[in-house]
Amino acid sequence: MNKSSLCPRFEKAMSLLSQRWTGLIIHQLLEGPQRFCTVETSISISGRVLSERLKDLEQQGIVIRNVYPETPVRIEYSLSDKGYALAPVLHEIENWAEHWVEIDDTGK
Amino acid sequence: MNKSSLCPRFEKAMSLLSQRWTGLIIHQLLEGPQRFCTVETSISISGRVLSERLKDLEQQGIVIRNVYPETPVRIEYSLSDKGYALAPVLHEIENWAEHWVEIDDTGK
DNA sequence: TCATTAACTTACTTTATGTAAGTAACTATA
DNA sequence: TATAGTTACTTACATAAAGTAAGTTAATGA
Repeated sequence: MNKSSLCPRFEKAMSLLSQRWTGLIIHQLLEGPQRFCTVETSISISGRVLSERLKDLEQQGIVIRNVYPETPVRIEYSLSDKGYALAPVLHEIENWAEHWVEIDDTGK
Repeated sequence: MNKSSLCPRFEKAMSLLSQRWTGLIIHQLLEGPQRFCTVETSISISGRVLSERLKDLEQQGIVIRNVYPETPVRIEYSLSDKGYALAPVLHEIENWAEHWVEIDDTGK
């Protein structure tokens, strides 16, 4: 009654990457470690969801959370090796977008 | 107040690909033209959403809808060039999944 | 006329996301 | 000592997206 041939690893990867914001968060962190508010404003995600996503991604070993007990406390999020390994995926998307995506002025 | 550097084409591509099911639908159609019910059962998506997605993808020139007036009518969905151009993206995801995704027995 | 089949729609429920205000922990300033 | 500022979150509530299941349409064969 369920799907036939789908590789469960691939399926899991897809369900991760097809969550809203996940790809953009990783793309953002590819530029280097960043704090919560930086990511929040650079991709205009809501704090509620960003918090949720970072927790997920940390739990899956894709994102690493570093705490610097300065004043006020500084927390930086960065990518693990597993996270950096997603760079080719993002680059292929960029590549496709360059070649095939048109921008319509009618807003989004 | 909005994001800074995000390329609008990339952003559009991401908002497409980070919709639930979109990636799996395209992955499925990479195997060749298929009818509605085939896609529906092979990725276990609800008909309501599949119908919605196929309409979207058709409108964006990624999917092509072909009608064969047989009995009962046969409708096949296939990928356009723009759609096939997404193959490298899906392959990179498969590649990443093979190397980095572990399957936990605790269900999904 | 009734049943069958595929491709959708529609109505309704559940889940995910957005918005905005609130909290915790710390420090600099009055 | 009290007040306000800073960052990283939470919480409560509203809206949007997705799931479920039943219904519709169109063509044909029994």
